[in-house]
Amino acid sequence: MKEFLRTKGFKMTPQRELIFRSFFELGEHVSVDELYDKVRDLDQSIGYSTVWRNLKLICKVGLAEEVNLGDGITRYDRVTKVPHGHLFCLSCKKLEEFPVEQLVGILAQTAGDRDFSPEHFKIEIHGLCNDCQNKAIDENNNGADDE
Amino acid sequence: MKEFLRTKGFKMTPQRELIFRSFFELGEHVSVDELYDKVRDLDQSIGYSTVWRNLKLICKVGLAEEVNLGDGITRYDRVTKVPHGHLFCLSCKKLEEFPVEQLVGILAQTAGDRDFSPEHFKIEIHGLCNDCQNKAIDENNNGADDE
DNA sequence: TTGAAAATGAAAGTCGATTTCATTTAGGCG
DNA sequence: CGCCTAAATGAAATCGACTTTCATTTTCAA
Ligand SMILES: [Mn+2]
Ligand SMILES: [Mn+2]
Ligand SMILES: [Zn+2]
Ligand SMILES: [Zn+2]
Repeated sequence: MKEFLRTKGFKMTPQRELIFRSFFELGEHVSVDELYDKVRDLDQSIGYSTVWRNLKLICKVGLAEEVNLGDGITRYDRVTKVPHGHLFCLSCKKLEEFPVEQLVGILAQTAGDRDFSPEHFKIEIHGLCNDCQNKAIDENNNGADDE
Repeated sequence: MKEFLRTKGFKMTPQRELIFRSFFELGEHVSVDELYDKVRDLDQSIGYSTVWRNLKLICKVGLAEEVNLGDGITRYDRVTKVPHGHLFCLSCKKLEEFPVEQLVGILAQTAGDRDFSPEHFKIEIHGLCNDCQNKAIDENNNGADDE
């Protein structure tokens, strides 16, 4: 990793090392705050902006990309070989992934037909995860139940 | 329209009337600022927050919905009978729509398989529109051309 | 070893979205 | 008609996630 960064003209620092490592340990869909919290547990002295800048760097060198789901929080997602879509629970904010090869094929076609040069496909299903559906049902059975 | 709102418990005001009318005249993908500018041309005295609140109201009563493309600007899109996806030009921010019946079918299947209750599908192609592709080519033929 | 370039941390700034609050207005009711 | 209350309005303040600034420290190639 140190070598990898150096060849791209970036330096390694203890903060950077800790931030990179923590990011990959956290896994998918990491927000700045989540990563900041984790990093803070390990080194009280690291600043928020350093975490933020390193997350940007991870993107710049192609190891992650920003995901914007419209809830005001930018998440950082490790780049994967195969493209994927997101199931986003509007209630608990849980994110699941699903394969989209077939869909991307269709979309590429659509773009081609319109002389549009696609850079990135965004395929999302917003709704309620199973847990939150059940939670909603439970609440109905207890809450302001009439007659 | 006045009746329509009244039955839902909202009042009609001159500001509201002007804002609603202007919104539907502007057409698709209207931002608060765009609508505010248009409304301002017709009535200097209307405040930004009134425009914003009425845009929210238009959504609440089901005549439009928010579209978030990740560029930091919320746009308001008239609801249409058939679902559509968006082609979003990263350079000039132009938006085009395309039909997504087939894709939505596949996505509904995906959601069903995972016990996820879909509320809304988001299908976007981000990239460069034809104009911006050509602009990029032009710049290459002039700019820092070597040899 | 050393010096230029890069990185860091704290604080300030940005900017769209949202809320607060004092005031005005709509419209149902008698 | 007036009256009264809930709703609406406009200005200004606030929010909150991000982004930048700036003084200082650190890395690392030469
Ligand atoms: Mn993902
Ligand atoms: Mn649209
Ligand atoms: Zn959930
Ligand atoms: Zn364009």
